[in-house]
Amino acid sequence: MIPQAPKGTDDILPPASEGWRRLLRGFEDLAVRYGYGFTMTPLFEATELFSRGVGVETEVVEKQMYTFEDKGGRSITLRPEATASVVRAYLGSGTQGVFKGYYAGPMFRYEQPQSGRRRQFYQVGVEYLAEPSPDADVEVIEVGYRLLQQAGITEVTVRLNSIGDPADRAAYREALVAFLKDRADLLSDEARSRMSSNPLRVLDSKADASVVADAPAPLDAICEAAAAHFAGVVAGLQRRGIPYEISPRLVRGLDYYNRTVFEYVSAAYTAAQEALGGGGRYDPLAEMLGGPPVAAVGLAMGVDRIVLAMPKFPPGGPDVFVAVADPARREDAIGLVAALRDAGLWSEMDLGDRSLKAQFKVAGRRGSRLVAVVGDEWSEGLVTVRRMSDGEERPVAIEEVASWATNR
RNA sequence: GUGACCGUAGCUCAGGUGGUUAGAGCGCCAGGUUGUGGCCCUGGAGGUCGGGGGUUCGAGUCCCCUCGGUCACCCCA
Repeated sequence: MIPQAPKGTDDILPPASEGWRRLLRGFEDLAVRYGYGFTMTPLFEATELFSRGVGVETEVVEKQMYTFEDKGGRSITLRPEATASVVRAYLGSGTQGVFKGYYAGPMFRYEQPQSGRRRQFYQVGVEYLAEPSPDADVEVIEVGYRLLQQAGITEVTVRLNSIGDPADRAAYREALVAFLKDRADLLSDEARSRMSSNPLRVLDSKADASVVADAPAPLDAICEAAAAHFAGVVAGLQRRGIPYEISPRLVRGLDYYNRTVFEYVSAAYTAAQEALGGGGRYDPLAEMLGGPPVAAVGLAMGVDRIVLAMPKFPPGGPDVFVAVADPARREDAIGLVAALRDAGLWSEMDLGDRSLKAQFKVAGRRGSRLVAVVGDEWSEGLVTVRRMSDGEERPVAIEEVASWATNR
């Protein structure tokens, strides 16, 4: 039997990979224009980074990590997300002050695969470090919004909430636990067990939605400073014309968040895993990792989901397909293809020994715009060029094929 | 981790109650056209019926296990 790709992983091949290519390219251009620098961190990290940074009580750390021991006896984990790594790298690099970085790459989470949820999945994201201004939150949210726009995804809205500062969360947590305790018999088993470990998570549980509907909201319990920050974010989004809706029940599954949390949804994408991206402010993270306090805000976009939601792109084709009419001219044809490529054109030929007819079939299937036939007329310095859309043909001087093709 | 459905050629699928050499369409390759695609015609290649075990004289078809897929829960990008 041929080995299969591991469960929950995907091979991304052409022509389907075209959407991925465009999205990744578009993201790089976008991030660079907003001033974020290319950032790469390891795909695997010491397990401790995630247990401390992401939080031991979170689902991600509790049961979704790919963790193994390496040959040196170290506990290693394939990264389930990139933010902790970027902050670790920042703290360890001696970098001072503001840092803006973007990243793109695969993440790993041991989960049951379904639509929009894979064991290896791709994220692109930005992190804006050492900038406490709510305008940094706004800029980060804007980057994600623009990415979705330029990917052709319509009806995008930003769901927005504030979960306050750590002290607010502690107080709120008590109030929420009290509320949940009164209704414990109505809750699902998971919700009950989560009451002690991570009660905020009960808020966005689908099974407990009706019970939680009139629970106190984090937004009502935040301190003055956090409320002012939130107001600043809202005002900024309005100024930037980014559509948002305040979602009092929105919380994030990772422990490091404070204040602003957000996610992107689109009416054009309606799988159960509906968030196309998400993020928030995570001022506590640097200290959780043992560093000095560093204000921070960032986002991660789910590339797999975005590609699912994107319009499909018709595959492109070669500008000039070179066909060999006389096998003795094969080397000349190879030379012509190389010359066309040097001239910046997409040029191909069939390297097998197929008949001219078969070569035309291949050319047609590949979506070639023009086919240049290398045959007897080569000795007169000519090739026959056929326009595939209407079949019109004409002789063209060999050295003029490139310029001729560029203008047609 | 839980549940439902599913797994036959490269792709989409047929294969009543188990019974001779497992089929179709599309795709692929070649030819019909001695230098030409998209339409048409002819021919061809291609399958350990996801894998393993069991029941049976006989299993693609029944049973068990396993791997994988899809969707949902959970959770998240």
